[in-house]
Amino acid sequence: MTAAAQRPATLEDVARAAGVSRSTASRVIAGTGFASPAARARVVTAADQLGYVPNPAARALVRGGGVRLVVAALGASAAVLDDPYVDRVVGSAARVCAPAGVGVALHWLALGDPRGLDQLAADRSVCGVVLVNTTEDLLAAVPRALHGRIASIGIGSATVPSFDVDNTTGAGAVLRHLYGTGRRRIAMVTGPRWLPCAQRPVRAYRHLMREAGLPERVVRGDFTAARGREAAGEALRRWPDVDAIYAISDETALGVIAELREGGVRVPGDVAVAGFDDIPLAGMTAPALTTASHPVGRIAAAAAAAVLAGRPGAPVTLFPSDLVARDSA
Amino acid sequence: MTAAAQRPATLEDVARAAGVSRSTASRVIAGTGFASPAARARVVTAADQLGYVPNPAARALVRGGGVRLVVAALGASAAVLDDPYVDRVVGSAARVCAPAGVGVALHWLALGDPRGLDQLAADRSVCGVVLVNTTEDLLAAVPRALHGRIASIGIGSATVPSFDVDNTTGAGAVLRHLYGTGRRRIAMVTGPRWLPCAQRPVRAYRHLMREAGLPERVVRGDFTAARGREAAGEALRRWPDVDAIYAISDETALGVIAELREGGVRVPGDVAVAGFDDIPLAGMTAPALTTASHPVGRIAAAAAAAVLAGRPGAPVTLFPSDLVARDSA
DNA sequence: CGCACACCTGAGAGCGCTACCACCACAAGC
DNA sequence: GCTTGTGGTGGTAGCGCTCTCAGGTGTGCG
Repeated sequence: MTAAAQRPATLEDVARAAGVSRSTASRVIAGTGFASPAARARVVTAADQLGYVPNPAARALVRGGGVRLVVAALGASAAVLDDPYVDRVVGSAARVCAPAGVGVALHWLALGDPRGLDQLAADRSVCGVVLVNTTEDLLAAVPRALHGRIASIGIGSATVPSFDVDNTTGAGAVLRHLYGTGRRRIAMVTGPRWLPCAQRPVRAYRHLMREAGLPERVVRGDFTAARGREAAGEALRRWPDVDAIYAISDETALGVIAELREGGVRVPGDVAVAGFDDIPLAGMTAPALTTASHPVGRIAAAAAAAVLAGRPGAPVTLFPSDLVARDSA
Repeated sequence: MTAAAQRPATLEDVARAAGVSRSTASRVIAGTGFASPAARARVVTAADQLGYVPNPAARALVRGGGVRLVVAALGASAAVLDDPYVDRVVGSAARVCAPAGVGVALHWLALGDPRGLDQLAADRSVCGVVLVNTTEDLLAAVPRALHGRIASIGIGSATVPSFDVDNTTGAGAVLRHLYGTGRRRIAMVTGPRWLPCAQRPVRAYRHLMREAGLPERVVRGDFTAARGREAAGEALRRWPDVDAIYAISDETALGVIAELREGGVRVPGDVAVAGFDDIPLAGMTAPALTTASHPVGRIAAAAAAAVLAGRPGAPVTLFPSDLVARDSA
């Protein structure tokens, strides 16, 4: 009958309708403790008829658990809040949290403000925190009260488990592909300096270049396409003989390509360009972008699930990144 | 001193520390009712010292308000949950809700299941609902209990306020641009048939074509780039003389361009292509995409804010869409 | 002086739920 | 018979907060 009750039904209503006590009804609904098959059936049908939905707020109040999982994004300015990457993390977290009756909130952590996490730790409605754009400073400022219910997308620490793409091997695969197709003067457009997880591919790049005896050529970027354009110009000016550019993100790579082609440089004829992320559009551009996959959604979901479960799990969980060779390199 | 208390402070703790009753402390914290300046000051400093943060769950329990705003996305399959558009809506809603201590949850509504909204209505932890991908069926199934705390991104009804981009004028601007640059055989790649808000630009297209005495050429799409490719092939087969393709989304447009160029068709030389949304990458592709802006974030934020405020507001709020003329058309 | 009318305060109920504990059956074992 | 379970049940105490209500104080006015 799904009575769309004017005033939502409470557990009390269900218990009365089923002819049992509130305790028994609670046990059946929560699936904890004993209940005879007969009682169970009566409670279930009563709940169904009344359209009963438990109130997570009340449940959280007594159980002590929170009702919100906070995605805490660090950033130099509120601009991070417009970041589509952050949106994807929030969306993925929301998918994971919804079945548990847990909502997701987005919280901006100013770059130099260690008190932000204290506030989150003191908020009893917060069941856990997922850190985005994590820095060492931030990890050091994680209050003890958050241990066991915090995870980081990016770098982690002894107390904060880390979930990230394996961009060391991802970068390796891309760079080896570049090398394998004859490129020898490979430049890299990096992410912002303050973001540690953006340093990993840079380290991989430097390591591989050194190993292969190739020159290291680094231009600072920031994940955006606009910065990619500028970086491409800069790279061309500083190293006119560059024959490949590896960008930290697909957006950046697309910016690089746009700038290159506008300057009459052929891609991949003169300069090969590779990105990272494998965004849906990567296969649709001209030339189709060579890149490596970055399962943002799965990473965020795993981090959220770990926080929700309350068990720290492995200190570091790396998600594989696969080379997607298309036309741009 | 921001004591990062092991066990978060409660209002009781604050009251004791300030030497007042729980009632007075509550009044000061909630900013409601009378309180002498002296008492107020003592409570405020005590709360500060203890790092007190009110518990939204407890507050919601007694006040009757919810702790979650639900973004309810309708879709033919769970695939909608991977939709980056939905992610953006969730992210924007999260930004708006966070200051109020409200979390955001994502809820998938199966296409033929009217009970989904009943469940949401009965859930006391839900303070409001933002509908995405709204259909007439869905609007008809909105339970009375949700009136006043539900909004729709897309089409609305007498009881459900609507927030959307003004894609009638957006489409108009794009089509007029196409016409103004000499195109006369303009095809359109639409969105899925079951999505009413995707019909608006189609209606605008048909209206304008009829008005200008031009043939109506419609191919069904679904917002994705992959479908854009197929649609382009189909359009070319059915109308070899087509000289412009207007796509429902930038992604689709990019798919169209990819297919066209692969088939040796020059863009915009032979066929002009225009999209809709003005995604960040639109200016970076080759050729740079002509499109119209679509302020998804602002729309979602407005819808969430309206729901949060609890006042229905204007029945329809349209956000302007501006033509962004680049190279593809 | 008494009374109204501010302003301010604390006791206490209760939001919906779970957890603990006491209790009741009935079965099996000494 | 008395224990000792084992499965099932209801009573009841809160979780942290808000809000009503009954009381305080102090002023101004008849």
